[in-house]
Amino acid sequence: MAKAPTVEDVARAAGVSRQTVSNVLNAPDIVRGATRERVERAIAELGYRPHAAARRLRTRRSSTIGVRLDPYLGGISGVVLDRFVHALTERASERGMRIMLYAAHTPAEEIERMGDLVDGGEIDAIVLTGTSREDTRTNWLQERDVPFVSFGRPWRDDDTGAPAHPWVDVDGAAGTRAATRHLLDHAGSRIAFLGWPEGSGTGGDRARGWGEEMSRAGTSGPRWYVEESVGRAREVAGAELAADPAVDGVVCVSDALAIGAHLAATALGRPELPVVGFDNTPAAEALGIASVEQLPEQVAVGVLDLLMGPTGGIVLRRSYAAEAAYVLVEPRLVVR
Amino acid sequence: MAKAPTVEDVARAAGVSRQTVSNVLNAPDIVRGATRERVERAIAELGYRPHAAARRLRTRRSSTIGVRLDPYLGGISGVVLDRFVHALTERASERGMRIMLYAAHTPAEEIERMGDLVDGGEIDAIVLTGTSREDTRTNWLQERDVPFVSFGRPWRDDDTGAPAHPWVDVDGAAGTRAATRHLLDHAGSRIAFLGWPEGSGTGGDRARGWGEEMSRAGTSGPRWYVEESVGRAREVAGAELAADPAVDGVVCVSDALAIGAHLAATALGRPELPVVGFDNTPAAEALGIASVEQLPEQVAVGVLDLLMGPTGGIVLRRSYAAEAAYVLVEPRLVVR
DNA sequence: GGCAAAAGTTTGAACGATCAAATCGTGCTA
DNA sequence: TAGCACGATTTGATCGTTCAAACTTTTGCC
Repeated sequence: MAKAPTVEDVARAAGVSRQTVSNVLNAPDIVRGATRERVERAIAELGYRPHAAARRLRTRRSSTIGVRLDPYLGGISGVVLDRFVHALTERASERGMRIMLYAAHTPAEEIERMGDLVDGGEIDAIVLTGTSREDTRTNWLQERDVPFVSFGRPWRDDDTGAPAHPWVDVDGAAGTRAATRHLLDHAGSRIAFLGWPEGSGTGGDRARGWGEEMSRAGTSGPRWYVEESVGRAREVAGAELAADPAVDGVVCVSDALAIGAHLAATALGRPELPVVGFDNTPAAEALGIASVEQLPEQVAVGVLDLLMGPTGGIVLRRSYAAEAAYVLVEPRLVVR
Repeated sequence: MAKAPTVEDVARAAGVSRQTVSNVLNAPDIVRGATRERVERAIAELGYRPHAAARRLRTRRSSTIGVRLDPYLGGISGVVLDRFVHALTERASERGMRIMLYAAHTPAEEIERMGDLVDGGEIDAIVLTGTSREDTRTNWLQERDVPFVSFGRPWRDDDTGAPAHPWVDVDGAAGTRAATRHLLDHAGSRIAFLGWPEGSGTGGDRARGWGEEMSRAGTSGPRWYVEESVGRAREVAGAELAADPAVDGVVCVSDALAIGAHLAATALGRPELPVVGFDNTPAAEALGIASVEQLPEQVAVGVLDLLMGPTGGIVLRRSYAAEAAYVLVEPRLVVR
């Protein structure tokens, strides 16, 4: 295989200088039409492609975004993150950006890795996932002035009025509101909520949506608690449903719990009890259980908009303190 | 934020030359102990990290592996690929390698993308997924002498004796053999196989395992065909089970079909009919359906071994024609 | 036609690392 | 003690691109 051509080779072939070739690539509008065509022909003929490393070295930009991939823990909900990464890869590609993955098992290790990647010039920006209220990572990123957006709100006091940093998230409350309304319309007035134990921001948000919609309808229903597990959900929902047979439907904080509730209802001879899950995982789809779809596609678009501006092709370095923004994606109820 | 230190800064601080610092990083054994310690101290104090782009430019190596992420199509089986990417990211990280994702919708577009990434020096090697018998990508990669390994065998005439290129795959036949044996031991002698229509290499491989184990046991069972869909599997399995109630268990080519079969059996009043799926997806786990686990972790290890040698830290450029190798991972039956 | 301003193009330097070759020491042998 | 070999370290060149500034050509206007 012959050595790859450089700008110099292209320049010689087109009878122009290095810089003009570079301009054709990076600022076509400042090159005269005739010249540009000549250069473009030479590029095509030689099959020239710019060498990314040289460009990065000079411009100090990598056009690459880092994303941490959590260790796979099994279970149902990892799917949303995977779909998000898929979507992000596609959307980033359309904007001339690349996605680099990294792995870490602890926040400290993640900070170490981010440091390597950022200082090494491998990535321009980071997409954080799984943010929590006290997140050492966000502080570190802000201190270092590294552009980043999180999938998941900061969970501080006023995330929408004065966000601690740019974020994108799915409006969990809106999702459960829609789910609750659907059940109120089609199933009956006594709708239960099967949620996680207190303490999770996401879980609280989703519970709130159910509560709001129930109050608005002037009715009420029981709220049950269980940790994220199909088996445990089946036990708890089974016991509660047996004790409270008047329940007309169940809104669940996740598909795993929804599956547990569905199995419990089936075992109690009520296979048609309406149950709505959250995340629209393949498992819920397979069982024909309705679910709230997170629309990871739109989350990905939101992330890139915040990082690069609505149309931009490069990562913007903005002052976080000054103007942090957010995108709240409205989820969609998938009825089955 | 102060400018990042370079080798020059470290050299000055340690009272040595650029190259010595470089040697401490890349060939510590040729530097005298005392010198090395002095340099290491300076590196730590300054918080120096090598600039990847400069290194890449000079060494023409990126220590990065490209992986295509298929557009997310929903359904159940995409999970295996995601788990593989997770595992690959972690294992690669341990060997000082990074993973870069790219997106493409057609083979032609994928070749275009691979060209960009390889010629641009972004990646040293590629991991292909979803190989087929006539794969334009593998030919292109071999012509260009780009190191690559596929997850999925080449499906040529003699994949194990004379592989067309390095590959890693899961031994589907071994998986269904184990599943079949398990059902023969615990359920009865009439075990059905619910598989895809003819034509798929993977599907054929898995069907073979069932067939072999049935012959070995001197028994036989019906083979049913249906495309990859929970709903369709439910219909087909339901009809067949009703027509042939003597069936003692069903081995399925995928979890989606297994779920369909399980639902059909339940609807026929036989919820305990043993069914085994393939891929061990969260959906099967949630329903308590046994499944053959692909062990994507081991596939990832196999891929890296083939690319870099069992312990190596850099991608090996070998002659494919001369010595192509393969790794066949033995899957594991997860009983539930 | 002349001249200033604007547009287009070229040249030298720099990004930060490693390679290749030269240099410097040190210990050993004759 | 001169000579030599070998290990440790330094020096100069280079990877391919873009930036900044200098230079050349075209345009616009009187």
